[in-house]
Amino acid sequence: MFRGVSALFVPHADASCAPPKHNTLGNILAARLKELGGKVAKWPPNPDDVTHVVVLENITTSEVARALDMQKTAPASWTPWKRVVQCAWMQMALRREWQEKSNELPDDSPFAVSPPGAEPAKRNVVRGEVPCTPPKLRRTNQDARRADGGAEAAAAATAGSSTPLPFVRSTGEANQRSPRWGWAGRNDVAEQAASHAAASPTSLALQPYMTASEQLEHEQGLFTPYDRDAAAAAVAFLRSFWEQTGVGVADRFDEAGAGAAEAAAASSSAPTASKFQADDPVTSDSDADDAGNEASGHDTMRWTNPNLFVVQNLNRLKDHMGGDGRGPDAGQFKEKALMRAIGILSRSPYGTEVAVAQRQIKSANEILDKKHGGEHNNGVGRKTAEKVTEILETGTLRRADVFDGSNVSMDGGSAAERARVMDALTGIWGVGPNIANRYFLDGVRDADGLAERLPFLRRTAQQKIGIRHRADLAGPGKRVPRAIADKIRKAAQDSLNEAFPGTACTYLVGSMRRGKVSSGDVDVMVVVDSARGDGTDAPRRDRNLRSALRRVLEGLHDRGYIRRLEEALAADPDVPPDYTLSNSNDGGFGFEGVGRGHEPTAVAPLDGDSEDEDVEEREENPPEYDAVSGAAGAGGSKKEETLYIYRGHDDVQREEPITWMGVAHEPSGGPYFRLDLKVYPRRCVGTALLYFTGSARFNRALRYWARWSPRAELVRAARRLSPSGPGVLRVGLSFTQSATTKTRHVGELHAHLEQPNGFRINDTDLTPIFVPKRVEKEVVDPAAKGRRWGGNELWQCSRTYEWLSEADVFNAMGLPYIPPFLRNM
DNA sequence: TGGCAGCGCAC
DNA sequence: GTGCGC
DNA sequence: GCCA
Repeated sequence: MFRGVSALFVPHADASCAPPKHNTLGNILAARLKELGGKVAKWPPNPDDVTHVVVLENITTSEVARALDMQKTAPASWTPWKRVVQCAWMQMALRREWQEKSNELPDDSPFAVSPPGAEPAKRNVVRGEVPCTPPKLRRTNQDARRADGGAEAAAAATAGSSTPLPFVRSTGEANQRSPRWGWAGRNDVAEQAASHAAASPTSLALQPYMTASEQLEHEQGLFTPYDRDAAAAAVAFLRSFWEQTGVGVADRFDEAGAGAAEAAAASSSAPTASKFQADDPVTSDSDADDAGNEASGHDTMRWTNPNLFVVQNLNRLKDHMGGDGRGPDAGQFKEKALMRAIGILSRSPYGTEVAVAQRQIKSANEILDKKHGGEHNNGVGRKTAEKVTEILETGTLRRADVFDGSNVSMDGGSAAERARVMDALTGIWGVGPNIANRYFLDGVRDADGLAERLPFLRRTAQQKIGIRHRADLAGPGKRVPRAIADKIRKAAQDSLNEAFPGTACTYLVGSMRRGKVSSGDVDVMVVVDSARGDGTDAPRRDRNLRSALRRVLEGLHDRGYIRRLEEALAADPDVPPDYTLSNSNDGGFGFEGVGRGHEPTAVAPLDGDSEDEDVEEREENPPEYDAVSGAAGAGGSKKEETLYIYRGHDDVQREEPITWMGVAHEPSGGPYFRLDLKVYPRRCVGTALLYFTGSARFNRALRYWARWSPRAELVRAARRLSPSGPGVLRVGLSFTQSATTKTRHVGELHAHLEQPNGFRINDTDLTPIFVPKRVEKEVVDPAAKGRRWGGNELWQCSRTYEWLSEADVFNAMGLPYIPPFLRNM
């Protein structure tokens, strides 16, 4: 099939350098193409030798042109390039499934990229008005508990919206893989099917496991097909949830918008001097927010570019909001709200570029919310408008001046000094805004000062490591190039291959997985199939998650990437004695970092002090399938507790993810950088990848949407996972004991469950949440000693599903698969 | 007035 | 319960 | 800070 195919790969991140360097995906595709008999064209390319120009999905036509132009191949010579296609086409052609069923190349017309100037109409509307229902029906706690609250409202909401989102259809490739449920460590597909059929109103297809290497290929993006336009639309949609506006969705995911964002980023973010390398401005994490974020103070700009002037002044304030914490996290939400307002002012019709802006900001009134007499549905309120007025009238923003000025005095010093000190101190790993503020009031002025005083101040393991490596870790310019991250992942995989042959695989996640060429830290995720690989179904105690992490750490140490704790301390002989106290928090691994994660836990009965024995027994004899149990927080609290509704085998032992956060460097001895390792059991590969790949904003938007949006698609998706209806709920209390959350049975509720109307997402599960319709009877176990549920709970189905791929997770929510590089929000 | 994600865990 | 980090 |  690939005879005669000669593909030229045009990557995104480095399209501007010549010859362009492929990223991981490009390399995988190229290698696989060669394997199957195709050719990979070399740079500089000769048009006659190229049959297909393969570009990454998020490349723009102008970037392709630029890349080709770098090779003195003018856009006019696009004609010889017969096919310029998105790499999804190549991915599809290279898929094992495609190879098996066809010996012809797939049709490339849906994947065609057109040359500049010949832009065809897009098939799906991505830009401007992505039809969506703003979360105006977001439930309050009270609403959630109203019996008629959820699904009906959802149906009404959807009926009101004229055009449905391009959500996945009920047929199609991505849809056919479905989550399966079972209990951790079990591989009995028949049993899973039986339990599934018993619990689910609609039967979902079951598939055999993939091998670890198949899994790797699948999840690293090579074999995950997706609909480009649907994915882009879904991203824009979720983005509107991050901003909570529901209007003015991002336009930078279509090609024109991407070009504009690139121009803005290139003009505003000068590369910082770095020990490693500057990030590519095009793929910088925060291109949208950085619009107009350079230091202001150019008075002329007030007149030449008023919109930018306003935005810059607001940005000046925003930069100080995050740390402005009077209560817990107080500043965080102000920062977010201001960011939203800034976003509105940075986009059409205002914009921060003279050439782009269709309207100049003349008064605060015009940008206000409608309810204040302005033009926006929401997002810009009274306070922001007042600030805009002040900027327009006085040419500055006093509240920002307070932070930036040098002659405003505050407790402990001048405001400017405080800002400087806060930046220096919060740059230390383990020191947040509140702690930094405390240090500032104590007279600490920089990281060195903190190091001196450390013995007398609070010191966590993280802070000790952060201070030890303050020169390498602190500051915004410190980036880790992708090559080093790749090496670390490879080293981790190599270390595992010896002890976990075929049952553990590693992923480079975090921003790297989203396609960045460099990152502030390295995130490596390990997935262990501790139950399998040796021909038996039994969980292997010697192959559990902790031993996997230990293995990885030792492998990284043997190869010179990380230090043992004593090595780190020995290398630092001059620090005060108390400073050298060993970490009490290394997770028992003994390396320079903090370890987190405990031994597996289980739902325990009230009587029975030895949980371990119970666990063993339950593993041997799983409870009756449809036994239902739950756990509720102590009653009476005003805060919402979670009532876990268990159906199935959830009260058996479950493997918990293990985390290690530490520092590493190149074996040859470069600067140190932060390294995060997280080991997950196989059953949550999908949710874990989704979580660990981020971006943080993407995650938050997704979770917010999944939990609150009463959209019919979501409700339907939730119902697929968990049926409503009457049931007897075994209820327990969850409580914390030695940093471990345990659950204990305390009684029964006879209740009718309303339909699930949303999801709660974390890194191990995506679980439907419910509104309880009515509770008919409560039976309190006398052994509960008065502890019971409160009536202020969110009801959550706690079945353990198996999320074996990200596609499954998206699919279960009724979303199209969104590839990692589109998750940069 | 409560929510803006949802965790683990040190203190 | 607060603070921090992911 | 903004929204319901």
